[in-house]
Amino acid sequence: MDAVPAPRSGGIQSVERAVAALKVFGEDEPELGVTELARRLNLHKSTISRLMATLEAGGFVQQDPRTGRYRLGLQLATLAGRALNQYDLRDVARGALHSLARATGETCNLAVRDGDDAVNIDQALSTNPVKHLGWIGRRLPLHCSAAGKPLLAFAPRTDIERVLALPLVAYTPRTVTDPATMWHELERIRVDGFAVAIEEFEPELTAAGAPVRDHRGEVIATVTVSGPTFRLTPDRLASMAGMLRETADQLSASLGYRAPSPRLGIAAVSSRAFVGSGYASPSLRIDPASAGVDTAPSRPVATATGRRLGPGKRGTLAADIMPTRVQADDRPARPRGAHEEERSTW
Amino acid sequence: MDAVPAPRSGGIQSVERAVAALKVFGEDEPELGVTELARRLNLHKSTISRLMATLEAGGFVQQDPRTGRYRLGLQLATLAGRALNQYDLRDVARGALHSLARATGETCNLAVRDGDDAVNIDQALSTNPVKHLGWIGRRLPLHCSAAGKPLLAFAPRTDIERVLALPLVAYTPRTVTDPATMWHELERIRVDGFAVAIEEFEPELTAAGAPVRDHRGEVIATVTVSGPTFRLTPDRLASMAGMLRETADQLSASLGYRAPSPRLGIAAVSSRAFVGSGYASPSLRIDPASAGVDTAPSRPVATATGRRLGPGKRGTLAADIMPTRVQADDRPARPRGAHEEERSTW
DNA sequence: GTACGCTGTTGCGCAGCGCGCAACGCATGC
DNA sequence: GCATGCGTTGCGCGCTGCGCAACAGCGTAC
Repeated sequence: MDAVPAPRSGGIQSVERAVAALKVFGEDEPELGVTELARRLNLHKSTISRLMATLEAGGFVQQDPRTGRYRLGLQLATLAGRALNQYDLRDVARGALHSLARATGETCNLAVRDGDDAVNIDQALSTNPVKHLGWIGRRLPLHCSAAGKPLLAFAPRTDIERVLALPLVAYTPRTVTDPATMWHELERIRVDGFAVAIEEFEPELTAAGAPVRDHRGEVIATVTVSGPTFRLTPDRLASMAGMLRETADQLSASLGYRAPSPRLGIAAVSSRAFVGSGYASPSLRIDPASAGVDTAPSRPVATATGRRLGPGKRGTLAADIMPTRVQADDRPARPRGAHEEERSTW
Repeated sequence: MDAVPAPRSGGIQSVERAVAALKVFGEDEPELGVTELARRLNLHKSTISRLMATLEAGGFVQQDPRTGRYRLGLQLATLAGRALNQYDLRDVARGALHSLARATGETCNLAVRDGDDAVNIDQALSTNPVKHLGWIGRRLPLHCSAAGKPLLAFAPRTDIERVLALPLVAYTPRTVTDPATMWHELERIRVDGFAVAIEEFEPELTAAGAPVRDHRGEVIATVTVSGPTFRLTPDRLASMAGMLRETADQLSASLGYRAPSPRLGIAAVSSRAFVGSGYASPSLRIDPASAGVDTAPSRPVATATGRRLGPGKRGTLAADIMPTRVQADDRPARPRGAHEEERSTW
């Protein structure tokens, strides 16, 4: 549980320590003293003291002048804003996300993959009074979240195998930890076009998610709807799944994804499921090359409510939505940092 | 414009460089190469290469595998979530903020002071279609933003003097750069209980802001309404100012602020304006000691629309809103980093 | 009142580590 | 195919960051 200083990795030592120190700050312990940090990082407290002083000068932490303890600083929020800002998908999705939130009455999120986590990059809050913590920046495991499972399901086969070979951490009694079971679950997700996670990561919390594809057909993001389990009953979940997939497909279309023969059978779906390169995260800008033909989009499902979502008539073609820069998104599947548990509430 | 490596400040050199490197990434240039970074920081490119490799391992930056260039990583968003999470004020304010956004139809923000900037820590999006960039984490100058001016106006006199002694950067032709003029403007803000900024920081953008006080009467945050100038006409601004102040006062009340004889004259207001310790940012948790008596709250103003805001019946007393931890918020007024321009869109 | 335990900070001096250098591999463009 | 740009990496010097221990401040226990 404690972050040991890492056994000699090639990086710059003091920067590695700075990063590790920042990551120690969690939701449970937003405020940490020098001694406490030193203990957790197995470093001398003088080292931490100097490190914190430097980070404070940069605005990455703030020191409580009374207690002398440190907490994370708002400069992180400023940089995070710029980091999130890169995802033009957010601009495209915002309208649809809010429409979905309004239609369902539940909180909706947009998530991408970052390393071996899903990370929420935008959200539309529930209109329902039950506040459940904000989530932008929150990291969710790939194997037990509605945001993560679609990202994993449509990843390259080798990547799925790698992830399923890792220990599937059980966060609740309902977390699926058996790789074989998870494999079938992922297959179901590829067929159905959406995922459900009922208290698999957090007790009392249920969510559904559907994949968003770019113009090449690669799954680059997930749209999710989440709320308290008591409110997201199975039938409501089923009806929301339809809206969810409509929203996600509409986003995919905005990104230039042309659905390949939408009425293909399930067999065709399953056989074509593994295409593409994997990581969707680094940038969601469009790579003009290679028009994608991939798995079928969500096959039409009976939308219980029959409601259509908001206008969502945002950008029409990827080319004029996305800025000039050209960006690819395949990168080696390098495990990066363990999954961390926290609830960032914004 | 370029960030020189800083002339020997006591901190850890490589960490300082890491921080500086991260801050170089701006909205205008979200993606930077090693050579470019090296040039800007006056460092050898090998140094930057190693630095970036280390930061990437920590998830603070991502490297584009094709171009080799770097951009900010989502780990920053994760940490930022935790940083923002500390501000319990956000939870208290969220409902009121959304109500205000609904009532005005414009985007509303909640900002606190961080160093010599105001930083947005929460927002409620406009229902109007004109999307104007998201703002959480965005830094705004104290002297030319509706978020910043109230924070400055109610700061300790010495702090105001210090800030006004600094060069007041002109971002637009309408930015007030004369300290004497600004001094009177701040006085007006203390009297009126709200600030207005019409294209003083960004062209085409107008905003109004009102101060939020904690139980001691210290101004710890600003509620702002902002939108395109063409939509925020003077009379609309005037009517919104009333709602704005209602919302801010209501938040102050939620924080335990008891308005001291609200019908005091202007003279009394002005003479009592300088109290308190300054920095409102480190934490907005309640210090149970010392019930504050300070400047008068917004004096009643004719609310043109007469509309009341949403229910806003959140927490009732500070004690049960705020978590257990006790926190003070006075810290030396140390200038920290120049103001940076960017538009974080989330 | 005093002594203790705790906190975070700081001067000192050694040596470990991070830097600059230059060479390398690679992609792009003329 | 050379030229030019990029980002990365092995080497070795010497600066820098570390551990040590002493210090100052605070709250508490006796």
